[in-house]
Amino acid sequence: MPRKRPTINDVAQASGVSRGTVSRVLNGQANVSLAAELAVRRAVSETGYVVNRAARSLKTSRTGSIVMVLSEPQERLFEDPNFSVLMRVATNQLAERDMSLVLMIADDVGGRERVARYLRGGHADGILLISTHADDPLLEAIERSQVPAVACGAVLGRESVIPYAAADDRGGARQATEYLVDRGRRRIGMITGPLDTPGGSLRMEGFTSVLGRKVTKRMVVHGDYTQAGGERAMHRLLEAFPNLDAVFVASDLMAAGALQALHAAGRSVPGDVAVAGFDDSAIATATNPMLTTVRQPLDTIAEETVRLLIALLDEQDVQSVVLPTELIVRESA
Amino acid sequence: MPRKRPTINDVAQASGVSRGTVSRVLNGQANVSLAAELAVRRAVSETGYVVNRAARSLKTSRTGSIVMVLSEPQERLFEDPNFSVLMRVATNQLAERDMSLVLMIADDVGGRERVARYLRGGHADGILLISTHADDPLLEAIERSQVPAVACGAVLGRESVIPYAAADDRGGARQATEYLVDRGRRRIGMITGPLDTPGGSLRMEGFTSVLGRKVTKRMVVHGDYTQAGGERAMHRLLEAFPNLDAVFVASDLMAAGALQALHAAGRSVPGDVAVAGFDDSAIATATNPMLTTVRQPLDTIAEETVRLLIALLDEQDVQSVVLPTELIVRESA
DNA sequence: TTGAAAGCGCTAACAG
DNA sequence: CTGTTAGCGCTTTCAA
Repeated sequence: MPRKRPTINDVAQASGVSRGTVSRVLNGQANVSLAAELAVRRAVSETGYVVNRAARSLKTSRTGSIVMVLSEPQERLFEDPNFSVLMRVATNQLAERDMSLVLMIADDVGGRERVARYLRGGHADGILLISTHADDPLLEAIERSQVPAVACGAVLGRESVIPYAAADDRGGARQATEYLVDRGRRRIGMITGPLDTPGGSLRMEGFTSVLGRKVTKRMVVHGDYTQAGGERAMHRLLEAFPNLDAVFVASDLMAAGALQALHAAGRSVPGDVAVAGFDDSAIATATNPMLTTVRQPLDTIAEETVRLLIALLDEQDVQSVVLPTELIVRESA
Repeated sequence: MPRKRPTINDVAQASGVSRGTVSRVLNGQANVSLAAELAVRRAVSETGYVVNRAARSLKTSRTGSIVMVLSEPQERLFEDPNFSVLMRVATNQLAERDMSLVLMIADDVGGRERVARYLRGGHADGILLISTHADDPLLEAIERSQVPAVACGAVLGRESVIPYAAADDRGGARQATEYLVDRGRRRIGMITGPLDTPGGSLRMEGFTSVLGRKVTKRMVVHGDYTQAGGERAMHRLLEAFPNLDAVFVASDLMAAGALQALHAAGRSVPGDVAVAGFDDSAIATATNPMLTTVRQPLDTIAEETVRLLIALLDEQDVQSVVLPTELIVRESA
């Protein structure tokens, strides 16, 4: 017969002090005698006491949970290497503070409405945003909710209001582009991501900053971070810019699609066309040839993101961080 | 100045009824006059009232949250197509019942301990397990916690105690193997998953059930569901069984690794060796050649899993479900 | 340093 | 059908 869950009263009784003292021990407050503290700790482990969060939350009006809001459509999310890393890091770091991670998907009106209600209901102490687009309607609800938010990857246009940790997208793109140039490529095209994401616009900026005024409209096409989109984009690029000898693709997944398109068009890689990707995700070693790509320090990004949020919850001042990338040379360029 | 969040009292006042009646309306109970109900609904939207879950939870001792426990190591989880689908479906379905999804990672001692504490603390109304291994120490903690649990994919050895929804792994493996046989392949090897997972043992059973006593030890090697593992396994298989003309691989990711190994060994696919995968995950179309593979109805599996859990929470009787797979023929076999 | 006591906002049992 | 009421388990004054 499973006994009823012990409450703080049981602990108080077992340790011979009052509820108040137990609470003080539990919350690590100073004004407690060593004897009392020891007695309480013993009683806690004897009784198997675990704090009732609902009761605590009712009293403190803090919930002990953080929402991670996913506003990407499904396909992208799934392929997003940021995602799983961030999730793991966040879960672990938050657990250390006895907080938990609630997941919400907000890629349609209903989802956004739910998130807004959730925040309005005060059900979360903080918000973790991941690859959020510049014009996401959710951002307004988030601001209105007054709940502290941080982002993994900058939220374009809100860089100053939503602290973030991110890779140096511009620098990484520059690395890849310079590498292509150094290898003697002269007619370099690019497939970008959606321009309302940092990976979309900043990686394009990095690309054009290297090539300067040599970049023309026909050399750049826009993709959507999906593999099929990358394939289509590559076809378009080949049409607009048939004699290209290299392409920088803003994500590995799109690069995999581009590889297929090149293959279908009878171009050899890297012989005819060199291909460089971005992310260094799992797929980069699954393609043939394997992708030369730009690695982001995902672990660090994730850790920093969570660190920012925790600092924010503690009402400390926070500063966004941008982390360096690394070019990983494989076979495709 | 953001006003304090309205409580049920504010709604009661605004609608001219008592707290009790408001609560009844909110919880959809029958004994309420139409007039009262209307007044309450109006007051709710006027005041912007959102229920305080902590208070409700304190009273009802239900928490309104479900934990999704991930016990896979990182790499696998990330590549697991089940995962994102299940997450999305779960989030949506649960949101309809005003419940939320809490994520916990339990792939080491610390993680398991946290999950156990969380459950002991009564912080969750239900548990969603995903690709849990047979001997996972967490299972004991889960059973002890008495919290209703369901699994996405059977938990070997607990099929009768933890309801699940899953693809027909055995049948799918049979489909793939029969297809290879039908294409005239005679020397067929297999790379399995870990045998303490249903995808590991059942897919192997399907394979051997087709080939019967023709299967020998040297034709089967065991992988770990990673790409690198698939590559290693293929090398071992080529060593043990050099004249094979086909291989059935228990996951697409491992199949991608196998493709690399075959390529390195100078075997053409499907010319020298036909390759069939399992999952029909994103990577199946990213390889060259693209993978012939077995598709699992992930959406349905996820939906069914969540449906089972909800039924369990409602104290209905539940029955595990096994869903049919489909062979997707592409280029590799 | 500690105990006593007042609620946090809600639901459900009871009385009407 | 509806109002009243008694807590759920906890934190946090306030006194001592």
